[in-house]
This record gives sequence, C-alpha cells and structure tokens, in this order.
Amino acid sequence: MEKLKALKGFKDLLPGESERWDAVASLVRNTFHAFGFSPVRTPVLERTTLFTRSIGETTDIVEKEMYTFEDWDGKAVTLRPEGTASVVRAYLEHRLGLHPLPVKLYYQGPMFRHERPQAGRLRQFHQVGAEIIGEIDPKQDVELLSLLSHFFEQTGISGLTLEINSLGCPLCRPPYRKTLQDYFQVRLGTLCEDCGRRFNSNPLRILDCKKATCKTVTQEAPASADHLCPECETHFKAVQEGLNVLKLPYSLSKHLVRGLDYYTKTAFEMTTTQLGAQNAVAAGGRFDGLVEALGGPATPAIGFAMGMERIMQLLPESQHELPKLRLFMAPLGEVAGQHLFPVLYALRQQGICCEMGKPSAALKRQMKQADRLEAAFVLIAGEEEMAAEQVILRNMRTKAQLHLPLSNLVEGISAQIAP
RNA sequence: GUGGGUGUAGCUCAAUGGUAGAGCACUGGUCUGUGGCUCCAGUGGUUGAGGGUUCGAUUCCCUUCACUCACCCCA
Repeated sequence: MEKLKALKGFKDLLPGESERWDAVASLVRNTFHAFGFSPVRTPVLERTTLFTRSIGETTDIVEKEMYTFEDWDGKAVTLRPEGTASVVRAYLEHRLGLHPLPVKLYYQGPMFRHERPQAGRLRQFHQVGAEIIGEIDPKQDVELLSLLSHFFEQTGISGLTLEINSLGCPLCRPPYRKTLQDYFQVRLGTLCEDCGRRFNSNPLRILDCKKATCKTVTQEAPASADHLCPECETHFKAVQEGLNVLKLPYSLSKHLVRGLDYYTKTAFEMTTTQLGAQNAVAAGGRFDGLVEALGGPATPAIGFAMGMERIMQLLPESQHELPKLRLFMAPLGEVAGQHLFPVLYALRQQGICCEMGKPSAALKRQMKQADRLEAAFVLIAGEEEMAAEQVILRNMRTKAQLHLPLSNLVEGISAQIAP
C-alpha cells in the first residue's frame, strides 16, 4: 500500500514548533492591537476572478501558481495565494467603508501557491498582513512602517533592513516605464535570457535581476523615484520625513519593485541576509487603485504581509521554551488512583497543568515518567499515606517533601505549587 | 517549468563488490515505595523503489520517486 504522507510543500507543525507559532501569533495580536488594527478572518477559498482582477492577469502567480479548480456548481474557485484581495473584498461586501476612515485591519492564515518548494518557500505558507484602507495621507505609510518595525523589534530578530522606494501612480508610471524600456532597448544584448522576456512583460522586474551582468546594466538605469509626478514626489518625501521623525532606520532602494500589479507609490521590503535566496521577511506597499478595481469607490490604501515561516526561521532560540508540566500525580494502587482522579480534574479546572500515572505502575516507574515530563512537583499517594489520610508532595528540583492531608487536598496542592 | 546535491534504524551518521554498525532516543534490569548519573541487556533497517552488470550489489550502471538547494517567482 502506498505510504500516506503530507503533500509536497505542505508541512505538519508538531509539538515543539507549534508553541512557538502560538507565541508569535499572540505577539501579533498584542502589537497590532496597540497600533489600532482589528483582526479579520476571511475564507481560504474565493472566486478565481477576485485574484485575476487584483493581482494581475499576467503575473506568474495568476498564470501558473494558483490552486484553481471548478467547484460543484461549475464556477472557478481558487485557494487564496495572498491576503489583501480577500480583505478588500470583505471591506466592500460588508461596507466597512461606512465606518470612520481609515479602516485598519489585520489577518493571519495560510496562503497557497503551487511553486517548487525551497528554503523559506512552501506551497501552503502562512502570512500575517495589515491593511489601512481609506486614507491617502503619507502619515499612514509611516504608521504602518512603524508597526512593522516595532513588531520585529519585539520578536528579537536582528539584522533586518527596511528598504523603501516609490513606484509612482497611473499618472507617472507609464512614462517612466517607457523611459526604462528606452534605456534597456539599446542594451538588450547584454541582458540575460530572463530579462529579455521581462523587457516586454514587466521591464521594472529587470531592475532586481540577480545576475551580475544585468546588475551592471541596471546600475545606471533610470529610477522610478526620479521620475515621479509632483504628487507622488511630495508623498514620497513626506514618508521619508515621517520615518526620520520617528527615527526609524531605512534605506532608499532605487530598484525595489513589487510582484503584484496593484501596488502604487510607496513600496517597501524588510529583508535579511540570513535566509538564503528568499530574503524578504515582510513586504508591501500602497495600493491606491485596488479597491476601485474590485468594484468599489476610489479608495486609497496601504498594507504589508509578513512570511510566518521565514519569521520562525529567524526567531532566536530563547523563544523556543515550552511550558513545563507543573504536577505529576503518582498513585500506588487502585484506591489511591480512584481518589486522585477527581483531584486531577479539579486542578486542571484551575488551569494547573498536571498529569497522572498509572496506579498499577511501580513508584520508580512513575517517578521516571514525571522526570521525563519535566514535572516541577510530584504527588505520591501510596498505601501507607492513604491509610494515614495524607499524601506526599515532592519538589523535584529541591527534593524537599512535605505531607498534605487528604481533606481539602485540591486547595492544599494549589497553594503549594502555585508558580 | 529548469539545473545541482542527497537518499542506510525514530534522529544524527559510519562501513564494505561477500546479504549492515555506532551514538542519541525508546523498553527493561542494575535500584522489593522515590527521577536525573553509571553500567548491562533488549527492541528497531527487504540500505527510498524498480531494473541491469556480477557467482554475489547496500556499494558499480540506468530509470524512477522522495527530500533538499538554487534559478524562475515571491512573503
């Protein structure tokens, strides 16, 4: 029989690692809440058109990476490859724009792209994202970046760089794109094969080609930040000033581009050098045209997404610590076992993490089990103790033992072992 | 989709053209009601799968699959 196993690019999260994910999730909750963001959860399955209209028909994601299939009613549906489109869809569907603007939302959950797995890249991966919808003010850009920066500070991850750029808007991007194509037109011979393709499909992409030969060509290429319309230029300047006021470190990256079509103006990435080729830990930008493109009123917005798997790889070891077992109860014989069983339940109801051994097992064996589970305390209830209406409570670290009466046992235990 | 690397016990890895071993882990004993340490023993592998060469293949060759890294793309 064929061995059953998880699909390529899909991973199980086992005890040990799961707790670390929970810890990061709760850090997300606290941090994002402090910055005024509310959580949303949207379905993982959406109509395919949501993504083709938002991400862009000709992007690689839409063309060859989406898990798309026909639903029972014959309609094309897709496992979401990213989160922003769904959030905007929900924003429009539930008329969240009727709330005071801007609306600030965040989400976390699995995304799906059929790519070849490699370091920091899976087919089911997890993102945490935040969006500010309904406000064009560059202060929103700065607020969002301050959240990003503060969050990573809280994680203890070091060695991150915030890079920013401006991609322009529908007014200044087309002429810039033309300028760029003119520049590359006469240099096509020196570009790599991939860049030859990009020249027509997405000339901006040539700017972040990794090949050395292309890099020498792109070095002198015109930068979008130098070809902005007055509005975009003012906006970009204001963002930089805002970052300076908050003393947030960043660097201007003239050749930073985005993979999804909906981005405008401010674009940014949080990168690391410790993760191999997949060096972006978080990325995002302004998407002032997306809400309208999905059928809503013209509404400016900005957001980012962070890759959970990449964050987990960078998280310092100190964050791995697991909660330990507080109490292990070792009954010797059925009488003790039956007496302790309700006590076990009562202690757990108080939120105390405890386990109980098998009454038929020898004390030595139960002690060993308690040790393996890293129990802080062990409760020993043998025949002698039961006859004397008491139990022994042993502190495993100090080896100190004391007797507790059977009456009011739950209270007696919790008073002794409270952390 | 393209290219490179690697597949031996649950984990980390040895070894040899003559049908496999260690450490860790696990189970038990040493220790008749008190854990960690020591020592001893035990469980555990059709050497990823299929085919070929050979008297004989885990080792050499081919194919395939899986994992992995990189390209592409992207968080």
